[in-house]
Amino acid sequence: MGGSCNERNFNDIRRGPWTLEEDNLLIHYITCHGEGRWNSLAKSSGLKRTGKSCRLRWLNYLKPDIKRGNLTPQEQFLILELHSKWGNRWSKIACHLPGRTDNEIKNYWRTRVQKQARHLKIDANSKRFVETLRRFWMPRLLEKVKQNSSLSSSSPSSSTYSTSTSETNQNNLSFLQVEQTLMPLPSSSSSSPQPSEIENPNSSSSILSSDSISKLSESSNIYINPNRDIACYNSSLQNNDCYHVDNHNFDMGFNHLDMQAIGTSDMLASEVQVAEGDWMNDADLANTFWNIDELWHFSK
DNA sequence: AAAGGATGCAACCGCACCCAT
DNA sequence: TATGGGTGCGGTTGCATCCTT
Repeated sequence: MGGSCNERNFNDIRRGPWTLEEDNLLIHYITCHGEGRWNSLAKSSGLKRTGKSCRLRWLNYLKPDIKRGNLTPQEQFLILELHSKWGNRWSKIACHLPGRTDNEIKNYWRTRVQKQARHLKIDANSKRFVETLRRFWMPRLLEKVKQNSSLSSSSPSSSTYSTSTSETNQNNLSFLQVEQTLMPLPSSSSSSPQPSEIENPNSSSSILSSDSISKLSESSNIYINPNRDIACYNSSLQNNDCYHVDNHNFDMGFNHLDMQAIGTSDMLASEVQVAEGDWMNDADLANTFWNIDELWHFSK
């Protein structure tokens, strides 16, 4: 046993952070030979890494079309929407966000979205939280998308982060497809979305139909122009909501006026089925979100 | 300024699936 | 059909950085 070839090989395997030399070696090898067959690639390239490690490093970090930087409001909206539809199917969700990896989306969900859930003391997988996102967070994201759309069209030179037109159109297409698609909810009896339930297109429990989204857009003066490049975020804007969008992290928050508008609107009232006696009221939720945002801004 | 805690992200691990043999 | 290698996915961990006190 001790000192066997296998054991020595195991000990030779490097783990942990990749060095620049390793990255260069992997990039060079894949440039010459292409990706795939990761185990043999790992051996042939001279890297003392497992095939899995090489694959992960390439797909999550080194691949040329990986988009760096923080998620845009549009991308965040897509993530929230698709997660409510598919659950923790990160790779499937990543397919709709060009340049973003499943790992990145998963991290976003765990660090940002679940953080909000913790603040609200709501299970992030619960229907209640999904509804909270839909009522308070997603409309806000839509608004941000619209604002950025205006910004990018009016002052494109202010952008330091932009995507190619084709990529942006692809992103917009995906975004609009989601926007135009019914979004079934997980079964109310389950605290965690089950794929068989949430992927059922015939589900009758949708709380936010395309119609309601259009109502939402109308009520928020939101118009999504599919031909407009809206991937443009480095412009800081300060408005009455004490909000800013830049290429740093973007969290949601709501001021009291927003909450009045959202909380008293009946646009979703007929569609959102709220478990009686089991909810914070809208004002509480609103204040909680608002406070989170406040904390966020002041902590910067 | 320093120490401890919190956060975000890259990387690892285990499992499941697919496919060739 | 059984088996083993290759691959992909989701959950988890470790660590660097940031923040708070």
